[in-house]
Amino acid sequence: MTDRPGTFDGVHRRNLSKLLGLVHLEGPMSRARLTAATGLNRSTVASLAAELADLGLVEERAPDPTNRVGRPSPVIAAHPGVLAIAVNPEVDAVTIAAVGLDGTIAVRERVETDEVVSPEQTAALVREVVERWRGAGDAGLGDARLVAVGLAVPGLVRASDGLVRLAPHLEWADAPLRALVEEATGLPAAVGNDASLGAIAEHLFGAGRGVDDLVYLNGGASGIGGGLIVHGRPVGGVGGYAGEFGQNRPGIDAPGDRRAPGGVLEDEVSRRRLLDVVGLRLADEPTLAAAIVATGSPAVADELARQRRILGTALANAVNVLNPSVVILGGFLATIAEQDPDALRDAVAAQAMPAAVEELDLRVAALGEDRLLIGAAEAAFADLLADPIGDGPVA
Amino acid sequence: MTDRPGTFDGVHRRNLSKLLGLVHLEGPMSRARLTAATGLNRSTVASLAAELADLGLVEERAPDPTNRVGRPSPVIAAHPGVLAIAVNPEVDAVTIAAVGLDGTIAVRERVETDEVVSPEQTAALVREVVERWRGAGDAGLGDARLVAVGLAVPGLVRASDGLVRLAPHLEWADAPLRALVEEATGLPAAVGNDASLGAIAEHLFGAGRGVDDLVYLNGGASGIGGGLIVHGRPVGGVGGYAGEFGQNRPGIDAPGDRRAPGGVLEDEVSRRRLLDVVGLRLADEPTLAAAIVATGSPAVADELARQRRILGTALANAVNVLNPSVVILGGFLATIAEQDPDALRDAVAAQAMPAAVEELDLRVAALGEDRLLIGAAEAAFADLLADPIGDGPVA
DNA sequence: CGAATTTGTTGCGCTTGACGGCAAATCGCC
DNA sequence: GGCGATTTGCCGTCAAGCGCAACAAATTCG
Repeated sequence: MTDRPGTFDGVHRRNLSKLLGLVHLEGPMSRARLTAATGLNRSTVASLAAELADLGLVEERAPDPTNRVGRPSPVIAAHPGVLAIAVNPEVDAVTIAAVGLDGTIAVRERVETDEVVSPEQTAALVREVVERWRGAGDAGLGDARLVAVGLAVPGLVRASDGLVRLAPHLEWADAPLRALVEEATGLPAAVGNDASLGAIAEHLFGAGRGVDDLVYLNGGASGIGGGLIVHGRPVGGVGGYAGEFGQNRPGIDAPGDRRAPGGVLEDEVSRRRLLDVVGLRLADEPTLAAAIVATGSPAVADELARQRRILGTALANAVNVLNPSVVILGGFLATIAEQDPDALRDAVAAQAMPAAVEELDLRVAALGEDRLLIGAAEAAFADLLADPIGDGPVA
Repeated sequence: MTDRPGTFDGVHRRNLSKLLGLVHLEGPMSRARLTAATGLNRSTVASLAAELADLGLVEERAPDPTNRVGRPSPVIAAHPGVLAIAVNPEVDAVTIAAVGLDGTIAVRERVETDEVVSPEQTAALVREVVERWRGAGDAGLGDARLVAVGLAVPGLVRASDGLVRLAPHLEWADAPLRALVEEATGLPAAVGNDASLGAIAEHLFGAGRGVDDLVYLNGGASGIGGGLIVHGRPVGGVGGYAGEFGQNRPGIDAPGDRRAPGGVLEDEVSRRRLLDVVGLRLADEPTLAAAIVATGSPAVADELARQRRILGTALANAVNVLNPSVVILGGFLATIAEQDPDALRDAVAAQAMPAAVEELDLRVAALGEDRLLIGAAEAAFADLLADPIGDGPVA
């Protein structure tokens, strides 16, 4: 009496999905709140929740002691034993984590690599780490249920089949990453561009919570990537390559601001140039930000202002075209923004349509390092969330 | 046994909407084809079609004589008597049309104006014309059913309440156009930016049919406007101001290409500059195109090439960010494209990500002058299409 | 003119969610 | 500490809507 869709399209499935999505996004909720949030009937919610519990996707816990009149309502929470494996291969290390459906990171491991890893090595590494975790019962993955693997790759990823078209820093080209990982682990895999997944994470859990139209721009060591959320859904484009703001030709009003003739946005607005001007070779983001604050050098201020101007123009262009309610800046772009938020906003306001700027909120990313892992896990969970029983017990 | 939703969310409504949308977009279809297209059961389609016919939204016609075996299937077509009023106020005239749910334009009238019309005058004019049409029974509007009014305005429009924030050429500012028109006509009204509505029209009936991710750019006398379709849905942004490509700061690689320091895209890529270089004061699009072809002047070729370079960069930027499957150019941008399509494509390819360009199709708008009217009608029909019984016979 | 094919038509059954009455659990007040 | 108020869970019933299958109708082909 659980699965069979019965009716054609699956109202039932959609309702299950809605419920699971709610507890996934909003955290544990009482059944009463779920009833209000979904607009469904009490009895329906009860039956749906029971079904999700049967599927092992949620837990029904004792009611929270809320000081209110009336019979307490049991709390529905995402089952902590439902996990996705999130993977982020980078130049110097591969980070692997197990992320719960409840949004918590159960385990995380950063595997440093001497040389740049290949796609095959990455797949093997994931397999190895996951098997080790599974073996170590006390680590908490003993009886866990692994749903899928999500990979955040710094490069161009074709969403449809998980082919990494080009990841310059990893020196990957046309790597069938999804297939490799699926074969190695036996789990379904999803591959996405790191910045796009970061955008999803910020949208769902970070600075963009509850916002349906946003632009996310992340400044990393290797350049500027981004992601869009439109109508509450991530924008991939046909190939899934959308969001490559870093490759845009920047509009530069003051000719003196140009540093890289014929260059793209990430040649002009660049972490490297900031590091150079403060005199650092390598630094993490807080160090860079601290160094910028510490120095009183006018050269630093000038470079900061120059990059801010160009960034402002790029943001203004995006705002004109997309009219988002929020623009989120991450990485060193957040550092630039935080040095003088008003100046950046003024720069955007001066060049974008006033009407679009009125409703615009310029924010700094709220999630830290975990962003990519959470985004990757989200990609891994996507199928399950969209259809909780879909490919489950297919006899 | 027809209306009552019964169940909560309205599968029924969605199915009705799906059916109506199909015959609206694809034209008359046999019931058998509808069955295949929707995936619903024969009996269900029959019942839904009968319900739509009862609502007066579709007609069930005699089967088409198709030379195939089997019992012929009746043809379902959008009812020709269901009309939307489409309005396009411009500087020198207001165009008003009655557009059928079947996509045909039943009547059209262009009212030339001596001076620029005000929003109030526009509303009054619409009322007057509609009443006249209604009176003239033989003109075909005798027993027609007017669903709503859609207005395509050359300016910034706040979609939520139909407020025209700014329409520089009409000299409108903060005009509550939707309210004015609704009061004057007694019909629900929808207001949209002309380019955005053009994008919708091209998406549904023109060069973008069946394409779910596209960018549309239109070059008019007053500048460059555009619209986006993402995930098959028009992108409005929070305020509905999205698509203002013309206000972007262009990326210009060759310093000599700049004509308007500090200017925006539509200052550099401009119809006026083309007219000037071929030596025309006023001309419609075919005349301009002919004049460009006729002249052998290198100055014309140079200007064309310059605008093409800058346009190419702008398109490349859009392609990088949105990775659309199609970019559609209308107005004088189409003229620029058609003079040398390969050159434009090369310009885009040189500056956009190769992967995104691979799947990119650069097209010229397919719909003519009717584009705005069709788009406006579409906006007017939107509610009806989304929910065919929704606000209909509310007792 | 009959076989084959396709599709409309009709009646039935199933799934699923809504609804309403009743019981349970908590709070507040006396 | 008991009682009313309130909220919510639980269960049985009901209805809406779609799928399904059998039959009938309309057309083509041989």
